[in-house]
Amino acid sequence: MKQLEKNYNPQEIEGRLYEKWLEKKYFHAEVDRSKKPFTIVMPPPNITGQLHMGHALDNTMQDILIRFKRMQGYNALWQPGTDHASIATEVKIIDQLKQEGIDKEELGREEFLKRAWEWKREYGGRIINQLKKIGSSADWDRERFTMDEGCSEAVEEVFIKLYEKGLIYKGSRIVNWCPVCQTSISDAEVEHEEQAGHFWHILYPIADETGKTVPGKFVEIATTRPETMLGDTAVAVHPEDERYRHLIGKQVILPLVDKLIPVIADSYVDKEFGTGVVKITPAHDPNDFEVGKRHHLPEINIMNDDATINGLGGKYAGMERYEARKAIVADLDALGLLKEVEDHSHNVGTHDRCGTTVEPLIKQQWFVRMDELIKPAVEAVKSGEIQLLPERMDKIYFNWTDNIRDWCISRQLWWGHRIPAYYCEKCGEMVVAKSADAPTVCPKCGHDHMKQDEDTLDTWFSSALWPFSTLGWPKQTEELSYFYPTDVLVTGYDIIFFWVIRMIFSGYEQMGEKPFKQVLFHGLVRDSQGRKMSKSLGNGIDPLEVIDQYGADALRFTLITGNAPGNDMRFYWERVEASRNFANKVWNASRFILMNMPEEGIAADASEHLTQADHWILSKVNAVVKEVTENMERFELGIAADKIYSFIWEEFCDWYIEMVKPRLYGEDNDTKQAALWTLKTVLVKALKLLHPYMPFVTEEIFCTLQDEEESIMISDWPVYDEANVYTDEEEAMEMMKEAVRSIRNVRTGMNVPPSRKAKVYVVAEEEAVRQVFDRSKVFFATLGSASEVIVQADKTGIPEDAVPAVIPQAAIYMPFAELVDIDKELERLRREEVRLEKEIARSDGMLGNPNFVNKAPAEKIAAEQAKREKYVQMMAQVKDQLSHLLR
RNA sequence: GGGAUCUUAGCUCAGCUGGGAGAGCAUCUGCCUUACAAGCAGAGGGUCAUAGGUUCGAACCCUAUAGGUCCCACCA
Repeated sequence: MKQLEKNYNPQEIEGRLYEKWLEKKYFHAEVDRSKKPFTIVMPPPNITGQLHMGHALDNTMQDILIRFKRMQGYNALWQPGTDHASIATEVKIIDQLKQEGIDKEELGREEFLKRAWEWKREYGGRIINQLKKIGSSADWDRERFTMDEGCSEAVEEVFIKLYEKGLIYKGSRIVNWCPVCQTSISDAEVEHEEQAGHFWHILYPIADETGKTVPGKFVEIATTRPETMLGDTAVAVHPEDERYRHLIGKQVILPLVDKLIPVIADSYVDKEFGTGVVKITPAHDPNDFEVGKRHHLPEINIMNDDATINGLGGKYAGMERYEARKAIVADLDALGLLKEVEDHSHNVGTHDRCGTTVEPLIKQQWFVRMDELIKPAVEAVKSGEIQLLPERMDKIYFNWTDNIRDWCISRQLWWGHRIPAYYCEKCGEMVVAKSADAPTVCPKCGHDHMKQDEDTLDTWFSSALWPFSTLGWPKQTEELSYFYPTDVLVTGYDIIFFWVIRMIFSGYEQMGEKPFKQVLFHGLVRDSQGRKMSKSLGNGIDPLEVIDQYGADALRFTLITGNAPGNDMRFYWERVEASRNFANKVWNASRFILMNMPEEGIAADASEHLTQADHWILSKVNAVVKEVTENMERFELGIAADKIYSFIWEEFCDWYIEMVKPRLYGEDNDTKQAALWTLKTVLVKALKLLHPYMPFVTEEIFCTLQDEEESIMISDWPVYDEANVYTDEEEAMEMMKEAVRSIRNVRTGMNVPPSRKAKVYVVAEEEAVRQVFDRSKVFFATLGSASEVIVQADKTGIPEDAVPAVIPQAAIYMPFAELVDIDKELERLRREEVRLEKEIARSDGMLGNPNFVNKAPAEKIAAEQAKREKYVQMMAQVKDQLSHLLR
């Protein structure tokens, strides 16, 4: 018989077992039509990424599900890969170049991309290796990359299809511009943050018909961004605002610029807010842009791409935007046109990646038209075709889809999928085509210089295709038809807009079918104070460090327990320690069982000699199998884990193993065999249930325990079996546990050390109860620190001074009154008396309430009556004992 | 401005469709009982945020209030 090491040492076993799994190709799934598929696509981590707690949680959940389904007999595919992460990577490369004193533009696009690919080769696999550390059983043979050949082909295919359907268009629109990253970004990438600012009240002089100022006549405008006035092309009031009605159609003079601009009426203006007059800057504000379109106003872009004022800004040209703001305010003040400066806090859009305040700018960009595309995605969630879990995510989802705007997909970056549009350098004709069919000659004018669009696509454009591009689309592969749609997507709620929604509409548009059936959202892992883990705060905890110290199993278990689905959780080292202790417990319990296994092994079937304790634990584990399976099927991973934990630790270790020890050490081989058989049977089931959560310890133990099976991860998931339901034995053992507890209670109450054994008398009128005690004598004495157990129908022969313990079915006496503190025992009994009185009163209250008796379900009433009866019985015993002691 | 979510033991959190408040950690008391001191056996500790309502019965459902967290949003 192989044995386990004395000490549980996760560091030693984890690497070794993972290697074995890889070698045996257990993670690999092939199309096999005889089996049902179960598929999860892994959210592709960025190649720039380092494993953080979010990844650890995300991947642990997926691994649990995939291991569970694999054991259930599904053909389980966990499809992994990485994301090229355009901005993040590009920034990294630029930094790297900077350190070498190289400028990106000077280096040129081609060389830059070479560097990026090099970088990818060098570091792109790092996070994958880290994912392996936590035990992820993804099919690494199928690892993909958003910019690999197939995924790139998918991107072009989708782009062209959408373009041809008119769903992708190029247009001059106001976009969110990041002046630091020098690229446009989508709405989803803008984070709004409340900032303290000012409201500058500026006076715009009113002009008469000849365009001259009228002395003393002004309109007062309140703005938070005075610098944009350089690009004002109108002033707007509400059409029904009596105060300003007379101004509509007139002109005002734009200060500093000295230009006449019209006063227009537009219901966009809120009469109540500010002064009721709004300056309109179509080129630098999305609302003003709309107003400008309605009124055919000119759009004057006054900024360069780095947010400095451009040549149209007159004397302010070249100034950085905030510098210009200061100068403009000062100049207005000098002219007497600054009426007031008010404190004002408002929301500013910032780039989620770098925190820079976003500058709305008009740019030629590519957009995906969303209004039609989004429809099936909305319908899918509405009808339940796709289920979001927890359910409340629906609202967040609909909030976004209901207010959806066209998706700006072009980025002024080099690292990414280049937009497959080509322009004739002579006539400007545009051709959209796959790179394989890139036009060399202009179809319109025949000129032979065609230039590809400089922009690349939003990173999320390729991730949106991930569920099918990874399975081979646009090729109609076997994989695609077999594994698609995937089953469940596991991801954080923070990327619902970026990713989840986009995968859903892309799935319907390209595949005509949903990309997954369910989406399981999890929350964020925060630090122990509830703060987001972040680099800048330095409060991040490295999962790899946790694994080094406590093992991957402990980390996994920690991340999955003590938290409701979709909620954020706090990370505590204490909890990891507790999880490690659990792994250690499992280890030691298994070690104990192995130590007792005879060299020649045990009988294959010991059912003939099973005791009621054996039946009890078999019945228990059977029930746990049922519950855990059900919980896991509902994705209640934390609840399932709790159940496995308490079953193993409390029922199996603290009770069953202790019950069985006398038999293991005894002479009777039959009962010993039965005990060993039960121990092994129950342990194996429990290990299987635990395996998805703690893959490493369970595997190590499983392989040691039974040489014939090669891995627990490909063993069969335990199945609930009616034949293993032993209701009577369960009841009997519950009674025995209560009896043991009551004895222990009395003993600790009287400070009796466990080493001091005492005789135990059990008095029960019922024959059946006596039989249970008789049959349980083997362990009852051990657990109750008894020197001898005597079961009888009455109190004959029990010493006068025996101390009683109480359970509903029997009275228990221990004759060692001379050793104990009678006062303490009296006190305990009186407390018990009070407690029982309360319970009986509570029952009487309920049962005496005609409303309850008439309206509550019959079973509830019966249950209540049974409880009352039990308490009354116990009360009688307590009273009896009290009078006995007091005599 | 709209919405979500939370408020339960000293701490962190569970508590599924409403039927007697749970876990882990921490605390206290005993135990080195030959699997485990990373352990064993016990104990204490909660007007389930507040106020109403529905119900025979509410931590759970409804309404309001207070506080916290988060998301969304074109009041310049």
